[in-house]
Amino acid sequence: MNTLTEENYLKEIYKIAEEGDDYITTNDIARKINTKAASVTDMLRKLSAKKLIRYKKYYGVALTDRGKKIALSIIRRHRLWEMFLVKTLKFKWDEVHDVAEQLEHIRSEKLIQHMDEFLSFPKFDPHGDPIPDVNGKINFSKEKSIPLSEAKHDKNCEVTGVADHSVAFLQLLDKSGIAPGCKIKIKTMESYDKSLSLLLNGKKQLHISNQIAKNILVSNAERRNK
Amino acid sequence: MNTLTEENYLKEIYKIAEEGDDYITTNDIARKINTKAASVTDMLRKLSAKKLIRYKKYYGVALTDRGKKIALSIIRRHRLWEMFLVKTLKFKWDEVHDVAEQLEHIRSEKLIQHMDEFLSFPKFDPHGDPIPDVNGKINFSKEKSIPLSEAKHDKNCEVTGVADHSVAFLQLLDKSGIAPGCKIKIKTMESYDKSLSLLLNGKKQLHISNQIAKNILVSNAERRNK
DNA sequence: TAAATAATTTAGACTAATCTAAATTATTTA
DNA sequence: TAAATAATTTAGATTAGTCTAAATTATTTA
Repeated sequence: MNTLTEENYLKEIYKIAEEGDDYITTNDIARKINTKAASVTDMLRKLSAKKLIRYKKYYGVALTDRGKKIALSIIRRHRLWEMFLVKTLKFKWDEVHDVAEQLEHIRSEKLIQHMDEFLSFPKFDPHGDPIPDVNGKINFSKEKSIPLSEAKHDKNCEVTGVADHSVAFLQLLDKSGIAPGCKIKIKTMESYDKSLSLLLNGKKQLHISNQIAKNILVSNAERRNK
Repeated sequence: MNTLTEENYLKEIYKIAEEGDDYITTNDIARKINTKAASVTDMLRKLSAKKLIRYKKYYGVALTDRGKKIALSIIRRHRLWEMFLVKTLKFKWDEVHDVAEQLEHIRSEKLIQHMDEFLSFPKFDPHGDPIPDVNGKINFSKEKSIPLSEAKHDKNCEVTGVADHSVAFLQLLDKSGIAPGCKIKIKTMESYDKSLSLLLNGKKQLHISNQIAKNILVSNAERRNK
């Protein structure tokens, strides 16, 4: 059985690894966990002793299969709770993170199983991120999604998720009416700043900056030629 | 802000006080929290410094108003979660305690507010215990309930709750089909061991020991003459 | 490639919560 | 009411997680 803190470390290590880095540094983790490098080192030695990570001093860290499985089960719990908060308790998608961060550590297999069933086995959370199954497998990924900033013009595409999960960004999208499931068609692009004029769900006119477009992920969209 | 452990102490002190003891001893608490008396003493000094309890060495302990308010908010959270687990996630009433024990410490006003609303503001939890309102007030108590063992014969009464919350007892009731809301009529009492023959919901014949009857609480029942 | 800088680890300390064993206080009982 | 017993508190230690400051290792740059 792992402590709440150990669970958080495993989860964050997984998430950093997911961003592409093949070896993960002490400082990366310290930044994510919001703690000091020295504390991270201590925890890495502990997780290593438990064989949940492979750790080489001064070099870096990677999850073992056991560690990865635990990380995925925490992410599963987190994303199911987010889904519950948004769908059942009518939270807005920018309000769920901190609560889900607490709820993900509740220990009860049955709770998560029943929750999954109650929510009709959702495949994605409110931000469009895939929910791992009971075995920790991610069956539907955002792989085929691309940033809206790179999508072809004059062709409808569907919002599948976001690349930035910050409250500020989510609130902005919420205000504009953009959420996973929405249909977007790019009308024009201002070549000077790469900002986009859009049609949202076939009716609403919108203009968004390139920075925003880069953080909206869409599918059913061909990549525009460079 | 109080730690999870502090919350548990406050909650247990409240529950012991509720059982009628006007002053609460270190050993009472140690038994409830499942810890050693020395640890309790440490915590009492801490809670006293925070003015959440009144504590006199070698004498005993009582909650202050602030302490009581916190205890009641934890009990509110616990009972709302139990309700959610039973009503929404289809847990049996003997399965909810341990999970609710964890969930009660999740910090989010909004979560509890929305949960309360989602459950249509229940007044009682699945065991028939009253759920304190947002202000920590208990509006409907089990005051008028009496043990089934003391109820008048040949007169329908309604199960309002239980006096024993142990898993064993709840499972036994579940097996017999007894739950809050059931109608019970006492047919006969075996004078030798005070066991009772009952009619459950007007149809099912049952025979239960005095020990069981003492732990089933019922209302709309006159007390039998001694 | 050697010096400067950055990243990481170690050493030692702190807090919260717990424990055991010893000391103290309260209560019971003979 | 004095001795015996029970309850409680104190003293001192332990564990998990964290921290700062110093030492060590890696990387960059001149």
